[in-house]
Amino acid sequence: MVNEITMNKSGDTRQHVLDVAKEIILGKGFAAVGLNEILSSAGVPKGSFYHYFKSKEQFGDELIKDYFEQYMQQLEIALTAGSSSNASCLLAYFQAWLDTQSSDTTADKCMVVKLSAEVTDLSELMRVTLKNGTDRVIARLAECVQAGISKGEFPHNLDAKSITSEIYYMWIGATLMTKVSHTREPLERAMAATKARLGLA
Amino acid sequence: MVNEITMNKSGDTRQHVLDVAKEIILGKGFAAVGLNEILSSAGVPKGSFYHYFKSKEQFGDELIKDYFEQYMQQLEIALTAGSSSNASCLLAYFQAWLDTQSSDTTADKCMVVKLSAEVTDLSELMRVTLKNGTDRVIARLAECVQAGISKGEFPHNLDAKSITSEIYYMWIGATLMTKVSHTREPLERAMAATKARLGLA
DNA sequence: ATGCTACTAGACGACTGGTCTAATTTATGG
DNA sequence: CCATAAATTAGACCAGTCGTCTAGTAGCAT
Repeated sequence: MVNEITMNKSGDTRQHVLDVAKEIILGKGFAAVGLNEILSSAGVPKGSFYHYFKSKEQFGDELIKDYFEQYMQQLEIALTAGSSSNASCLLAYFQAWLDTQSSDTTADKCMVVKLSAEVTDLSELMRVTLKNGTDRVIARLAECVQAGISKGEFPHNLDAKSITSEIYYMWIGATLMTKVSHTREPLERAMAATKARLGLA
Repeated sequence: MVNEITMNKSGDTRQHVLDVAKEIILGKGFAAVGLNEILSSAGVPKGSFYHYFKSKEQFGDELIKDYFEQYMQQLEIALTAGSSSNASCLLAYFQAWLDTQSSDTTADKCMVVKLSAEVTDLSELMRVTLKNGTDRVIARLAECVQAGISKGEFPHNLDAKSITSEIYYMWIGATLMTKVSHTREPLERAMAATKARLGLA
């Protein structure tokens, strides 16, 4: 059961547990997954868990923090791609979103969509971490939109923060509906609407 | 602990359990709530549960069905309000959404937002029920939008199904973000965007 | 080698989970 | 008013939960 890819020799057990847990929890949720499943799947004894983490809650919190750290890195790369325009960076980002979230592999699923509703009423700690993460994502996207507006890639009368938030909410909702419907349709509608809203239709 | 309001003399224990469970599950989620909590809170012995329901999964399925049944009734009323225009019906509906979902009471929270992500990967039965429900809601809203377009209340170049879906996804996402942020802001943005999209700004 | 810290091992406790069978209560009909 | 059938309940069941705790191992500094 040991995941050999993420298990490196330096014995970074802590990170390994986080990596394995992310996969499982993205599939089944937080409350529905027991420590035993995570740990046996990671090949790590239970005793170690409470050496690295204070509780399941604090562990979940670190899981979310870790997720956003990786996410922000990828986002930064996507929005700074070569000499591309802001518009094409943004469209590529959403196209990647569409592709990953409509595939049926568990990997790279959206943690915001999967955990927000469940965790928000369960743990104040995790809720705030989720809030900080989504705030950062929206802010970074809005930055890109603002740059695009300034360069004339998008209509000049748009308010970057507003339009970005609205679009982000729509994508979150569409992702949820794609999970429910097992169809790409919601995400494809979101894509079309995004282009229209940004004046790229 | 017995809920006296929904507990009627005719001994409709089954419906009573559903009503009590709805409240609790809307707060804590599906997996995180045990039968014990629901049943003791409803004043119904544990042994009775499997007399009325086949399993927890089938019970959850009925819970969702029941929810949409009530929801569609209310929606029908809201969209057929007196001699109001389609536009004002729609805006009133979304205003009510904003109000209920930004309040901090557990009652009348959105089951689609709360359960979709969790339940979709847990039970195929519940997933399909959720899909059918949301399809019905969107279809009914689109009907109202189409009527409004025909009457010239909304821009004539809009596609009813598309615009309705996009707006619905945005509201679902905004509701989730309001849960996470503990702020009305996302829902207020959704409201402003809805008006703009329907040409009511 | 000794001492000290970091980490692993996994049994254990106290409890909760959903499920099921056997018993009891309630209703029905003769 | 009792016999039989149906509706309802009590509680056992065991697998699973999180978290604790005691031992033991490994590695490294002095």
